[in-house]
Order: sequence, then structure tokens, then C-alpha cells
Amino acid sequence: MSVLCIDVFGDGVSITVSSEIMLKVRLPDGKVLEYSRRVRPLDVAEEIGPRLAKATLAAEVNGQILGVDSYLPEEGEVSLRLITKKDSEALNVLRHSCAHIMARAVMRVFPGVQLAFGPTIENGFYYDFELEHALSEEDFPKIEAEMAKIVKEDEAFERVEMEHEQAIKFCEDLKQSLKVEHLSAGLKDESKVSFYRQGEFIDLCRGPHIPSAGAVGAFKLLSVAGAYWKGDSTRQQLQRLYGTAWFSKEDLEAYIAQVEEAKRRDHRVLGRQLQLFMIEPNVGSGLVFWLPKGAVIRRELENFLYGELIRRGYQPVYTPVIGNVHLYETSGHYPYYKDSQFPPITMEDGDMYLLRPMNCPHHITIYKSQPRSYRDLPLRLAEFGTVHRFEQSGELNGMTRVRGFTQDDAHIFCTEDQVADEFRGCIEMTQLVLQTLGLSDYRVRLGFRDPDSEKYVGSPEVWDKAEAALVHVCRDMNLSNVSVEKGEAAFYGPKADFVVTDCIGREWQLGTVQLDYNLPSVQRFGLQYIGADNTPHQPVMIHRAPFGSLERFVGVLIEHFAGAFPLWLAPEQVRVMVVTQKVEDYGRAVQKRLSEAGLRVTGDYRAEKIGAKIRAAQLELIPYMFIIGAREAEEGKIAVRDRLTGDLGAMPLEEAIAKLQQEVREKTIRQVAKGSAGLGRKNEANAY
RNA sequence: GCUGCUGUAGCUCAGUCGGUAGAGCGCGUCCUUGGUAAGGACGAGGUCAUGGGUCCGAAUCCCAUCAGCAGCUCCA
Repeated sequence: MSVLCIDVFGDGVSITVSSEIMLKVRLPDGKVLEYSRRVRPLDVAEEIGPRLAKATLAAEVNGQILGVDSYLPEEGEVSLRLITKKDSEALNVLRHSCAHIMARAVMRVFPGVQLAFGPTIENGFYYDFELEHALSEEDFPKIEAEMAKIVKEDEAFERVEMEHEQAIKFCEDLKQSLKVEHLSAGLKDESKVSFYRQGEFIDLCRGPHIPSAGAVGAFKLLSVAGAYWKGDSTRQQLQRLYGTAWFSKEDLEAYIAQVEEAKRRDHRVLGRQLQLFMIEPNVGSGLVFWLPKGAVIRRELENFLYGELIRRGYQPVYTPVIGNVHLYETSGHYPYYKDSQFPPITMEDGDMYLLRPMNCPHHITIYKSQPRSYRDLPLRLAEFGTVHRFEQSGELNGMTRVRGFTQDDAHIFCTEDQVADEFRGCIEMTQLVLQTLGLSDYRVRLGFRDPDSEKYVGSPEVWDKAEAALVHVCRDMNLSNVSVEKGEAAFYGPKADFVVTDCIGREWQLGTVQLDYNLPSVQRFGLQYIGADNTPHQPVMIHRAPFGSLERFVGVLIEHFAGAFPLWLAPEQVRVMVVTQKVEDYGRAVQKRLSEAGLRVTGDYRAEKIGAKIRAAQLELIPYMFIIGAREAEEGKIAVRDRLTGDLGAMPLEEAIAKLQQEVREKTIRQVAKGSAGLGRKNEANAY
């Protein structure tokens, strides 16, 4: 008698099934539930009788899905991961099943469709199809109606296993040529593959699936787009249909609300509304104009970082934004990256100049300009360096993906012994930057080399040493959320990328610290320093940029703060407004005093009601309003209004100035209210 | 670069069957001088992305180009 043990992933429930349809559920508290008719696998098993082994197994107790999967218990005990509804994994299972349901519906609406792949992604799923008809949103209601029908019918997902050859034949009979290709290419080494059947629909699939379609509580088709077969841009393009699915309607609604929130925070929208930046197609795609208000934010960030650079022993430099092509030939970037560079400028004498795509060769040029001693190291050269890369047109996106951008770049030249300390310093600086801006939710991705790949330069020993140093530093610093990803290294060395999650859950790769044993090498720039032993040695380089680029960083910040910047970054910190024009003179005097106190201030002396002026300032996300009426003018005070909390009452001007100056000095971040984007929300005064 | 969608006033958008353009916000002027999220009146503002084509006639239909959006591919 074969027994199937289901090991539970996560919270310690275990289920045992015998071939005689016996099932026990052991809960974490030790209690054992005898199986009941409500346990799904038994229902399915009974339907197919002796073919229990082929049944899809899933466990549902008292209406809760405990787990899903299906396996053939051939001999003895088989271990099977079981997923509880509480696990994030359970949603993925649900969504993948929903992808099958969607594919089934599409096949019903558009017979003859070819199926490609249909995996889950964050917050949803997609399925790639090949079909003549160009899918559009107009087709969604039809497909969704068919999906709803399938969910309502609540048919079970059934696992079917086949020998490899049998599977190929099977897919040929189904006329699913993409599946045939996948079986004979990607899966060619598998002796056995599985399919999942649901009614008339059957699809090559590893599983697992929900027990039956009814478990899908809510779903919605989202969009359709092109995607290449097997992710290869040289192969045919398929139609990718995106959708999302949840256990309940409430979850779906919450998700849709979150998407709406993201749209309202879109830096491209806020950037225009708040007059932070613009892009003018007549000048060029992907070329950013920093408008006066955006320039304030950038300058404040630069000043902040500049102070840190000096404190940490960096030496700021300025270098040319173009350079002779030879430089980039030596670095190895040209012509290797030719396609993503602006084409070189060719002079009459044949000399070629390149708009620099990176700053490193220029800093290296400074290093090389004189002999270096070990006493000079570490040499830390910093520059807000503007670079240009000709990104493909479809890759451009607001400020987060542009063709001209400024890196808060620096290159550290040091000895191998100094690598660990320097690396630590870079990480600390990046942490400080993120912490100061309230981007506290991030992970550090250590990109290591893939030992089986040959695209990396340098000896394995050096790599091992570098990677070990990184791990050591991260461990030593007690960094949480560090993950090692093999194959993610730069070709010249391992790196640590800071992947930041903003306040609505999206991930952005911003800061980076990279170890480089390649560019200093004899094959490249042949950098040297004279060691204590009076012989030449090769330095190690560290490339680092805490922000990554000012453009992307500010783009992310706009969305993170929903345009409502902390006081020290706010383009306009205070607005003085008068209740009546009779006190305009006093208002202007207050404005002048604020300006002298170093605050960025404007005044609103229009012949408008005070309510209208307040509203305008609220919508412009100005942190403080100093309101002046006859009373204040008489008492020599101002009435302070806080954008977030409203009227703070009257206070002496100097007291208010001190309060604001302190807030600027401390770079205070006042609550970023989730669910409030700031602009465009009407009749929701409390949201601010 | 690829697939699909989109392009009308500074912004957000409407414009039916093809008959040479409209709203709100914003902007300007005037009236109003007020107490914590919108006072009123009047006015200016558009070669309907650009270039071709069909038609008596094109914002509207067709083609091309450019740009934007979503996704793919890419990201030193």
C-alpha cells in the first residue's frame, strides 16, 4: 500500500494519504483532523476510482485551500510541498491556474490559437499566444465572460503525466507547434513531462494548480502587448495577454486602487504639474530639461552628497564630456557598445570623438597623469559626471530611462588590502543616502560571477578573493536583505546593487558599488602604483554611485514622496499670503526676511480670497504657508499653516523661521501618507 | 529596435454619418478686500503632431514620418 506524505511548507501542517483514500491532516498544534468529504483530493479520486495515482491532489479543509499539487505515489512515501493559502505562493498557484483558464477562454473565442507560455508574475499572470487576430481591449469582455463561465463551472485541474515522446506526439495531434518545439528543445532531457487538463483544455505544465477553477475569487484582464517567443528578439513576436487574479473581490479592488495610486504618483505626470522637469522632442527624446523647481531639488541633493564626499576624503574633479575614441577603445567599451552610443564625431583629419558613455576612462586618465605611490592610495576621484547613451527609443521612460544623465560618480583607486574598507565606506555612504531620504526599504543584491561562464575577466583566485571580501563586509556590517546572485556581476568584477522598494511597493535599482580588476590591468589601462617594496603593483578600482543617476533618483523620489518633498528639498518651502491687500507691505517685509533667512519663499498678493490662495498652495504641495491678516500685521506675527496638519495658529516670525530652519537642517521627513498623491484629489482635505 | 494603442488650446479632455473646432482648469483685464481648499464678469489663446493621398469638401478615411504610452528586447 503506497502512502503519500505531504510536507507542509511553512506552518507545519502535514497530510498523509494512503492509496485507500485515507487522509489525515495534522495541524501545527498537533491536532489531527480525520479526512472528510470536504477534502478535495478525495472527491477527485473517487471520480476516477482506481486511477487515484493520476488524480490531482489538493487539500481543502473547511473551505480553506490548504495546499495543492499532485503526484503519483509510486512506491513508499513521496514528499510533496503543500502550500497554504497564507503563503504568498498560494496566490501564484491561483494565478497560474487563472492563466490556464484565460488560455482556455481565448481558445474558445479564437479557435486555432497557438499556446506559448503562461507564467505568473508579480501581481498577476500572462499567457503568450500566437494568433492572426490582433487582440485588443475590445476583446477583453468576451474573454472575461468566457473565463467567468469556466470559473463558475468549477471543473477540477487534473494532472496527466506522459513519456517524452508520447507528449510530443500528443502536442502534434493538438497542433500546438510551439509546445512541440519546447518539448524537443527546452525539455529534451526530461524523460517524463506533465500536463494539466481542465475540461476540454489540456496544457503542458509543471504545476501545481488549484484543485478546481472555482477557487479563483476575482480576476481581471489588464492589457495586451507584444513579446518575443522565448524572449529572443530575433524570433517571432507573440501576443501577450496580462491579467490578475485574487482570492477575493476585495483583494482585487485593493490591487486596482494601488495601481491607480501609482498612476497618480507617476513622476512624468507630477513632473509636469509641479514644473520640475520637461522633455522636448524637438530637442531630443530622452534629454531632460531640469526646470527651476526641479533644479532646486537636484542642487540640494548634490550639495548634500558633496558634503559627504568631502567628509569621506573624496576629491571632486571635473572632466570633459567628450573624448577621443582611443580612450574608449582602450577601456573596451568601443566598439563593443557601439549600438548604444551616440555615433562619434569625425574630424577632417580623421580623429574621432565620442560623447562619453561613462566617466571611468576620464578619471583613469587623471590617475595615470602622474606616478602614484602606495602612500597616495586610496585615491578617490568624484564627479557629478554627465554621460550620454543612445538607448533604443522604446526603452526611454521619463526621467528613469534617458539618453543623457548625470551620475554621482566616483572611482576609488586602492590596493587590494584596502578593498574591504573602501567597499564598506561606499556601502555606508549609500546607506546614509537612502536613510536620509526615507528609502529604508531596500535589499542589497550581490552580483557574483557565474563560474561556468567565460565572459568574465581575471583569474578565479582574484574573483574568489573579491567576492569573499564583499560577503565579509556585508556580514560584518550586519546587512539584512543581502542576496547573492550568480551571473549578475559586471564583466570586470563583482558588485553590490541597492534595490530600493518605494512606498507603494515598486522596486528600483539605484545605487551601485562595483569592484573592478579589469580596467587597471595591463590589457586595458595598465595602472600602477609603487608599493612599499619599491616595485610596481596594479591597483584595484571601485566604481560607485549612491544615487545611480540624478535623473533616475529624482524620478524615483518624485514618486516616493508623491511630489511632496521634505522641507530641505522642497523647491518652494514657504508661501506668504495676505488675507487682504491692505497688509501687502507687511507681507512683503515678511517674505524678504524669510528670504534673508535662507528659505525659499514666494508671496501670493493677488486680489483673491484667502481660501483660494491656500488651495493653490496646497495643490502645489508647498510645505508651509505664512498667512497674514490685519491681526498679524498689528501684532507683528504670522499665522502658520502646515500643509499636512493645517492651521498652527499665530506665532512670532522669528520663532517660525527657527522652526523651519531646524526642519531643513535635520532633513526631517514628515509622514509620507500612503494613499495620498497630493495633486488632483478633490474634496478630500484629510488626505493631505 | 519589435508588437499594439494614442497624438485636438499651456494642462485634462469632448467633437455623432466627412461639411474648415468646443468645455473645464490655467492665463490676461476689470469688479470684489476677504480669516484657513475654488468670489464674479469679460477676454485672449488652436495650420486639429508633420507630410502625402482619397474626396466637391478631411480633426474625422488611407499611407508614411515623428513623438508619447503599455509591454517585449536592451541597460557599460
